[in-house]
Amino acid sequence: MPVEPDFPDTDKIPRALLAWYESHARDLPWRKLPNALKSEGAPDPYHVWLSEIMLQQTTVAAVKPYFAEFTRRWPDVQALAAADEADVLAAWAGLGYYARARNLIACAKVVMSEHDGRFPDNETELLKLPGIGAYTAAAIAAIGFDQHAVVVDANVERVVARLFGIDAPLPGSRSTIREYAEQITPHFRAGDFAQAMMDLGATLCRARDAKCLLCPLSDHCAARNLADPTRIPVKAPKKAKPQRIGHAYWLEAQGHVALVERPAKGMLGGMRALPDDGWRAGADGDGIAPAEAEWENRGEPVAHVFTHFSLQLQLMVATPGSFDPDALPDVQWWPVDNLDNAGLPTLFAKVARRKMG
DNA sequence: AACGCGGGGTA
DNA sequence: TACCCAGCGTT
Repeated sequence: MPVEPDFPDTDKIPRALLAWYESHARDLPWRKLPNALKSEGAPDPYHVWLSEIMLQQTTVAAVKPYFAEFTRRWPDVQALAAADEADVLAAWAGLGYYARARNLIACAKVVMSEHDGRFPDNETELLKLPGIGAYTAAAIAAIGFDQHAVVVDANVERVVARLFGIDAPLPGSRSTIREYAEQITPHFRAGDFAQAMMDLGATLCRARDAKCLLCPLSDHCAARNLADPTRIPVKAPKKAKPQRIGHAYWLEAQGHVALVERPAKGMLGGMRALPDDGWRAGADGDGIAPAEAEWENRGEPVAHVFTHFSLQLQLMVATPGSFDPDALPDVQWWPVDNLDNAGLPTLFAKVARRKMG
C-alpha cells in the first residue's frame, strides 16, 4: 500500500538528500559541484545541454570521452551550429541513437537563429527545441538555470518508486511516480536536488543493488523494509528480439573502399556505412550485392545486438584492380588507411575490423 | 500508448 | 545471457 503523497517526511527527504550530496556528489566533467573546493560558479548551459543529450539512455562512462571531444572541437553553441554536419555525425559515431546527433545540430541552429545564441532558461521554451523532451527540458532548466522543475529520469523513477513503495509495473505507474516526485522536489536548489537524486540512483539505490545501509533516505523509505528492495520498480516483460541475417559489402579498388551514406531516417540514419543487402528489424537481407564483382565470403558473420533485434552480418569482399566510379554514383571512395576517421557506427566498425584482421 | 532507435557496462 | 542506462520522436 503506497504512502499518500502528503507523506509527512516529504520535507525531510530533500534536506537529507542535499546534505548527503554535499559530500557524495560525483565529480563529472559537465558539472560544477556545490562544494567550495570545486565551485567555479554557474554551469555553462551549453555544457549542461550537450551532456544531457549525450546521457539520454547512455551511461556516464560512455559519454565522458565524447563530451571531452565535442567541447574541444566545438566549445560553444555557435561553433556547433556552424559545424559541418558530417563532421558532427562522425564525431558521434559509436555513441548510438544517431537521431540525437541530427537533433543536436538542428537545436544548435535554432538556438543561434531564434534565441540569439543563448539557451532558453525555462522548461516551456526548452521543450520546443529539437531533441529536448520532458526530461531534458526539466534537467536543463533545473541544472543550468536553477529553475524549479521536476526532473524524472530512470534514476528518479527507481528512487521514488522505492521510497513510496510503488509496486505497480512501469511504464503504467509513470504518472503516479511523477506525482510523488513533485511532492518531494523542493522549491530551492532545484539543480542540486535533481543531480542528487540521480547520484543516489547511480551509486546507492541501483537497479540490482540497493545499498540501504549507506542511504541517507532509508529512514523515509518504504522499500527499505522489504526483503528485497530491488523488487521495486516492477517492469513490464520485454518482447523477444528477432534474429536477423544480412550481408555487408567491402568493395576496394586502388586503396579506397566504397562507403555509402545511409538514409536520414531509420536505423543509423545519416551515418556513413558499408553497402548492405537491405537487412532491417523486420526482414533479413536479400543477399544482393551493390555491384557486379567477384564477391567472396570473409570469415564468420559479425554478431551485433540492437535494441529490438539481433543481427548476424556476413562480410563479403571484392577487390577488383580498378572500378568504374560511375557504376556506383552514390558511394564515397574512402582511403582504406584512414578508415578510423570515417565515423562508422559500431556495427560497421566491427565489420571493418573483421576485414582488416 | 506503443514502437523504433545503439551501444557498452554489469551481475 | 539478460538487464540496464541523465529518453525522444513518430505513429
